[in-house]
Amino acid sequence: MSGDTREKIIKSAFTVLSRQGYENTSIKDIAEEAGVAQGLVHYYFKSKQQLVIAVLFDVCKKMDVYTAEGEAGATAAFENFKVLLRTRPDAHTLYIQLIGVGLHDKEIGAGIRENITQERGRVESLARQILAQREADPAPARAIAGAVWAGVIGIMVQKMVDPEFNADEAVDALAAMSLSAVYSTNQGAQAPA
Amino acid sequence: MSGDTREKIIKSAFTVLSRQGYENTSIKDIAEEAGVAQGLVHYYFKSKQQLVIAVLFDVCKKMDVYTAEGEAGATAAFENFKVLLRTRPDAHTLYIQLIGVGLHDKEIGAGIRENITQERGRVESLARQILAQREADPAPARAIAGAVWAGVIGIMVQKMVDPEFNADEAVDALAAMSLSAVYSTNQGAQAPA
DNA sequence: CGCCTGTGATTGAATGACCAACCAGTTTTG
DNA sequence: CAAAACTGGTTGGTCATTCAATCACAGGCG
Repeated sequence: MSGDTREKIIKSAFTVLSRQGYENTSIKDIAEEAGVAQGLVHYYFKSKQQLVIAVLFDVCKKMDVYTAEGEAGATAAFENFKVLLRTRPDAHTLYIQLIGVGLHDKEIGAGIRENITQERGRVESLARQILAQREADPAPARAIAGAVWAGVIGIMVQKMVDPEFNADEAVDALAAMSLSAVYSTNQGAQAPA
Repeated sequence: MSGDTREKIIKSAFTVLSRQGYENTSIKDIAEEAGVAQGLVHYYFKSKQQLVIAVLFDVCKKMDVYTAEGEAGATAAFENFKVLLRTRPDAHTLYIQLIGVGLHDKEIGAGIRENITQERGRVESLARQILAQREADPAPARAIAGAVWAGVIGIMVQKMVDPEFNADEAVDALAAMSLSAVYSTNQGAQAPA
């Protein structure tokens, strides 16, 4: 029954963390939510950070968005993202919070950095496919991925900070900007100083 | 000498908060950095949150980016942003962190929400000017502003999380996407459900 | 079959540290 | 001399982590 308990602690940690926030969540809270003794949490996780990282990986699974390849895949991903924004605010809330915490916590920061790099990589390969479909120069794929993934993070942030924010239209605008423009003239791309 | 001390506490709070992070910063740390007694901090600020909000407003001043109007203003703003990313990582680090904290702290959340709404408003009015210059439909200005400001936040996040991230090319891509495309075909903008 | 024993799971209390907020009192200033 | 600025110790609480002690349950052995 070992793996079971471990899993239960992770789930409970997710529940409590996304409800109360990182700095208002104690190991005791998590143990109570899971219905186990406080000490057991440290039996499975060396430290609070280790537990939070396990939760982070769990959260990332909940936010996968890629279901197809090429231009259709991109369109689908944007649509999936719109759905996630409506259905998983708890996961997004926690994710944004851990970004902040990770800026000053080495372990959590490494987890976040890995995740962001990986996600941007997926966007980049999607961008590369689209540019190939259109027989365009694939060079700007990396930069586009940086901007598009930035848009995704930023829309997430705005939606979580302000529920009134019209995320759907922002996602549509981001999709249109990234899909229709594709950099007709090759402006930009010079690095000053 | 009152306003002077108050200012000094805010500056010191900024220094310590951006260095150590919100949950690793105590009033005592801030008082020490400012060279005043612990109690004085609470003399000027009712609570830790009130102090942090004062710091937040101070930080926002450091990140103003708008120097001109219309299309030239937008280009300039993107360039200014690139410079800020290089010169004020401390302010950005703190800002991102407070976004996370604000998700579960009413007072700080209200400050962040106000700031984001206001910034997006400025982007929107810039977008509206550009669409007018091009004699295009001004309707999508709000959605574009949401996506562009999202890009700004997201690039900030990626740069702070990972110093290796090429922010310049991402900003250039975002600028190109938002300035050159401007939504030729009117796809998107339908709200499902 | 009943007993024993070793191991991993689990408990809850103890530890040592820290913190925000408060306040009684002192110094400075106008 | 009063009000404002300032001090630093106290309070009541919380926290992550540790640990000695139990529990459940396995298989081995008589």
